[in-house]
Amino acid sequence: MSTETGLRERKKRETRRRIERKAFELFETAGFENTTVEAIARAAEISPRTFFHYFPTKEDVVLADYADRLDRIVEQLAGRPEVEGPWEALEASFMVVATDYDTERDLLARRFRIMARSPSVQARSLQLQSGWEDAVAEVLSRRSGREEQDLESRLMAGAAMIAMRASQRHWLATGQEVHLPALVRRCFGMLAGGFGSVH
Amino acid sequence: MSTETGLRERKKRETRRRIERKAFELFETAGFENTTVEAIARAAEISPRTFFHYFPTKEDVVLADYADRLDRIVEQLAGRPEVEGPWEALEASFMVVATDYDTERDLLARRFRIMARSPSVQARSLQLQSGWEDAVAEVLSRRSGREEQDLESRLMAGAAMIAMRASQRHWLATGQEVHLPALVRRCFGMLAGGFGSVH
DNA sequence: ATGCAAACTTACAGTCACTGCAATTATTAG
DNA sequence: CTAATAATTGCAGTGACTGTAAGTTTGCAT
Repeated sequence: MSTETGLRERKKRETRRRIERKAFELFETAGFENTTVEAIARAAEISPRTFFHYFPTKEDVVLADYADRLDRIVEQLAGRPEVEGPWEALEASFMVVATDYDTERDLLARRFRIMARSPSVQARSLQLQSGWEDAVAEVLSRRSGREEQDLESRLMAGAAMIAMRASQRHWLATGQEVHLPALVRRCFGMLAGGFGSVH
Repeated sequence: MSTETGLRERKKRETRRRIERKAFELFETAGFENTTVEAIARAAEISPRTFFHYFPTKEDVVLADYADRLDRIVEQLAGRPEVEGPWEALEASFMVVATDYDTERDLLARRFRIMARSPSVQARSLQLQSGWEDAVAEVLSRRSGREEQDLESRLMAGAAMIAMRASQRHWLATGQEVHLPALVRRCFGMLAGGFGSVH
């Protein structure tokens, strides 16, 4: 099913890739803000109007598959065994997805670099994360048998997101020399232990 | 000095207030997205161009003094005694500012309601929070004698922000019946204790 | 008071992201 | 081959935001 071999599907996938590839190139050379959708369209040999059939906003070209990754974490979480504590389950879900952080390190770094330099992409990324946070809070609440989201589930979901974000920034700031999943694990560890004892 | 009694200053303050007041009314009746800057300008009896001399974006009308509040937290933090642990200092800084959450409860609720219904205001709010998070991480890093931001400072800053956000959302979702500062305190408490023991 | 400088407001023209619509072209299924 | 379906495109429009230059108001020194 992921190998829908129709001509139509294939063309669409190719066009989408072409847009992404060209857009990234332009973003990296000219900067995100200085690259117009028209320029991307020209480079990808489509009309400007068509661009918006593929991506809802210019920002989403950078973040599309980042969003997919977030969705996968939620899926993982929903499938964790009930006996696990919520934080445990959260960490495990994360780590499953974080594993392929390593195989796509370069793409990841490119994305982050573009994001780091353009406020609007950052904003969109935060928005995605926030939606994700909400979804996680929902799953965690259900897990603990509640109808409505409780404070602790919200907090935990947010904390997990922060673990991810702090890791990302640190990873970027230190020149990507460290293993990203290891950073994530350390963050989860600190949050598990709590800040009360830190002096 | 806050009572600059020149005519010029007074007029500016009045205009700014008038924009805010009218804009809020329009946002609440018609919705943020359905309110154009032109309409706000008309209601506030200024030209559309002038609007942008007062607020950089439409979103900032809703969030301007929220940003101020965030700045004050950072100021507080910078002034905390060195003997305090970082998390302690962070909580204390928060609580100082959170105190007047209570006196401005209505304004706060209005702001949150507008925000909750309009993605772009949410996005802008997240952006502000993210900038704030970075500033806090910076102060915390200095505090622990580092030149560059370390992972733990970043994480702690993020966690504090999440404490704030989770509290806000919970407060809104439960109909503002609970004391907001109390929620914040509970969140800080949970993060101090850590999630490791939760089952 | 008066006149000059600085600050504030405004009109105008322009850029750019994004949308709805309707016409055109390409792909598919029968 | 043909009819239905999906993708692409052009076009006209909206709305946020910016630079610029000209007009208006306020502050201040004389």
